[in-house]
Amino acid sequence: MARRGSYAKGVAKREEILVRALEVIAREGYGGASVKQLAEAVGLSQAGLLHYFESKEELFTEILRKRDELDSESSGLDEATYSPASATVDDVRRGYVGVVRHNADVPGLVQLFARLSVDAADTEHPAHDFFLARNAQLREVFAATVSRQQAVGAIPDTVPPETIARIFQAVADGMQVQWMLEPDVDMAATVDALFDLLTGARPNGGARDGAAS
Amino acid sequence: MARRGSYAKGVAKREEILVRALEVIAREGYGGASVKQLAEAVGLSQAGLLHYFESKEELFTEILRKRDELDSESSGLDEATYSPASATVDDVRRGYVGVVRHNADVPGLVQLFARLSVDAADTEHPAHDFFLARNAQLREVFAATVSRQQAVGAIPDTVPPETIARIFQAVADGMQVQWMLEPDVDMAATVDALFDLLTGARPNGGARDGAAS
DNA sequence: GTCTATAACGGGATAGAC
DNA sequence: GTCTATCCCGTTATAGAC
Repeated sequence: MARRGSYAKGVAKREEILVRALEVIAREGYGGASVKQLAEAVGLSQAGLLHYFESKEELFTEILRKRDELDSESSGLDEATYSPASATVDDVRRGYVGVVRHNADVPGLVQLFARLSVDAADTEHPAHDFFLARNAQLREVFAATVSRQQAVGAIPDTVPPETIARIFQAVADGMQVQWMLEPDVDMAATVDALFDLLTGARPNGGARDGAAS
Repeated sequence: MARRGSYAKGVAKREEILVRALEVIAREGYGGASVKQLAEAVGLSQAGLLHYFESKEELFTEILRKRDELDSESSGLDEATYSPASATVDDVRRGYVGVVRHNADVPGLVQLFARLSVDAADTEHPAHDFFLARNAQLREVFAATVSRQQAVGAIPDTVPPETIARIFQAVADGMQVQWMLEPDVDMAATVDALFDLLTGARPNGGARDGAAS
């Protein structure tokens, strides 16, 4: 892909910037930060940072994209290995709840995500297509497993898998908003409870979190 | 409450401004509008508008507050009459789904609401307490009905009513985000489907919306 | 490749005329 | 009570030195 050394170096630097930005935002939070603030936190001047990105909006979009990239690497699952046909409801539950629980450790990223989610409603926003694709992809794998589990009778089939996927996505997003407003709220436990409602039962021997409210 | 004529007039004008602002935003949308834009849409200069409000943030917070006020009036229910002890699951379902469906008619307000929801995570934001109180109150009446219906066996009691209320609030908020991104999504139908999951059955003879996805 | 400097802009808030 | 005018600030984006 990268044909010239200088170009490849630029790309590498770009990646490095994104990783650093992720660390900073996760650790120190994101309060509608300006490019300048982020630049300094990352060890560059404002102009130096924008040298690598078209605009502020594109910069922050790329940060979220990089987050996804790192998350899917660290969890050791890419699209090929994720959600095998043998996945049970409990497998999906563990994965989904785990992701949500992890989010509580990176408040700044959650805030950036939430902010960009609403800004990206504008079709012209650089993150618009990113969110469309990301959401669709997440719902897709989720719905696929739900569908198989419905066929097996582990989940009621009164609601189509795609709709169930939308509901879970909405709960994940919506709980983030509640949690930003009230940090004591247990996002993961609440999502876990939704699985209870879905299956009509507790997970097999799964340890329970504390109360959700 | 209002003791002097001039003061009462100021308050009246303030109300009038808020109502006008609501109409404009509901009709023409809200694209992160500036005070100036809103002022002109409302027939005042920027300074003239700010004469009635402490700041931009307070202004937009009051707009949402007024929205709630008008909505609860127009639906003819205040806290005293709402959610009587005799309310069935279907009553709550109809009300809740109706509210969500109504939101699809006022995209600008949904966007303003979503935007302020994330800004209000900051404890210093004027809307912070507003959202805390509003959310708590909505969940409270919802949870009360859920609790009664659990006692009657109409709803599984494996999940505490407060948690169920949080889930429904999260879905309502989260579906707004999905809908802003993809206006073809049917928010109301999806929430309706969640009621299906909750009750494990279709509403009694209730007409169904189209597919949720 | 990265910086300093600055342009170009728009925002919210305020002073003061009327 | 409402307007015009303006201030002052922070922002993003760009130009140009090094």
